[in-house]
Amino acid sequence: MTDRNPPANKVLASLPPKSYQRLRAQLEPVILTFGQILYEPGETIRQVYFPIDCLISLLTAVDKRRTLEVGMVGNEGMAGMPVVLGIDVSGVRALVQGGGNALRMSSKGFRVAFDRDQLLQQALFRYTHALMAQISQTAACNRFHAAEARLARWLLMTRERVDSDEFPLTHEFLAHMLGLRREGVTEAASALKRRKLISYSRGKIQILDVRGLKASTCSCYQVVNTVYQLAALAA
Amino acid sequence: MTDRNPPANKVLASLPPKSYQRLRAQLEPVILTFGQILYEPGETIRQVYFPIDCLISLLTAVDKRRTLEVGMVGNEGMAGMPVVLGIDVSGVRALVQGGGNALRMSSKGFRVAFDRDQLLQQALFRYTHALMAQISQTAACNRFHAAEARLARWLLMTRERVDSDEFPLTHEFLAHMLGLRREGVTEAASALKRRKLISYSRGKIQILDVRGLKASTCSCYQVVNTVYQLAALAA
DNA sequence: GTCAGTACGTTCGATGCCGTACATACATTC
DNA sequence: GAATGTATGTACGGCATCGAACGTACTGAC
Repeated sequence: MTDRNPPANKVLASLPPKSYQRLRAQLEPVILTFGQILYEPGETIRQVYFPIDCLISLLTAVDKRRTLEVGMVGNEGMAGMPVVLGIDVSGVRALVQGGGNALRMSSKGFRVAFDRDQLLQQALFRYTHALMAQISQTAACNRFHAAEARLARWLLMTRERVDSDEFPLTHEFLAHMLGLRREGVTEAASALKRRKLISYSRGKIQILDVRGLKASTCSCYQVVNTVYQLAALAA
Repeated sequence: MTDRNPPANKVLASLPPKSYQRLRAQLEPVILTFGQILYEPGETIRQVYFPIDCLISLLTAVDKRRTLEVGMVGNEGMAGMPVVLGIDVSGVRALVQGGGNALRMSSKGFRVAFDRDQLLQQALFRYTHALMAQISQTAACNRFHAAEARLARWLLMTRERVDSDEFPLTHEFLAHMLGLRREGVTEAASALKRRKLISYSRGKIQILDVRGLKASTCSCYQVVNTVYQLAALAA
């Protein structure tokens, strides 16, 4: 990726050239690896991340065993939102759910650039709103909808963000995202597999039938999609 | 309430006098009544509200019948957060859950004052972060914890915000907040009643034993409380 | 080629909540 | 004070998910 290319992160891409130029010098390309934890609740946020082809999960834990993904950050957004709001402590765990490239920047440097640039502020406040809407909708979804529909939604959302039909994921890992037991994921996943919507084996999941998956999911998938379309951050 | 008294809304109270003075002229005292809907998803936000002794619920619906409260706004906050983020459309339904006084201001007037005043921005961004943390934690809570614990949490949170041990609420209404059936609320509530933690009759609920309720709830109650304490917006 | 580790499959009883239906009791209106 | 509406109580079968236990199968290390 040369500097001449538009950045593959949609927040950065939405910036006018001048705004982006000011950030560029401080943006450091990094490779995030699966399982990496960027923030823990209560921890200081020293860096913010703009995903390019990686995927970051925002998790809330209620105890040592049970966690739930409350938000998903791909190349449509940024990880480290509290910094945008002038807070330097994370409220959630941020876990690299799909490895890949991102652009990283120190929180301090980001704050300086952010305070100076109204268009950057606008872009990120817009994203903050979309993220809040996403969190709210998935909260309701996780309360009301069955495991299978939620799994389908999650796979579709992930697919759009990593821009690939195949990604490495174990049932165990999915259980932590969806707030289920591992066995519950196995049941839901094998139901989707039986209907030839997905296939998987030992930690690799492949999406076979996007339309079929969309038919199996709940309306929450489309609601969240619309939110990002309105924020002009959709695929 | 005279103008000389400090405003009973904690966001406004946290402002330095100068910042508050600039808003004061445009803040109009209003009485919000139970059941009033301030915003619907997709609707333009024409006014923002600073609760004084009323309580506003932020709801997400998955269909016509089922809704879930994702956030609660009392005198520690403001309703109409998207305006803070430069968005004029609501993502959630905002419902007056406890009638009472609030200060109201037009979104336009608020934006003008907001853009000019960095301290006002700081205060509201801080609140935005706290609200996001609240939403995330209750999302996990609603997924994992039993109805009775969630009801106890909800009653305690409401109590703090309306600053009273008694408030008007039907089981039917609570069901929409907690994402349960009305009968499910009746069961959970009668269990708490049996243990003499609350009493209720025909739409009036009274909290009898705060400590007992705290013992019956999950850790999520304390987690959310801490969030607001850190944001310096706690009781 | 054996072994240990990891990922997935399956079962089974328990449980919490759902959907539905109906009963009771207080409150308001006339 | 009869009638109607609203709030709460109760009951029951059904279902999704849980917790726990155990089985199977693929994989990589030695």
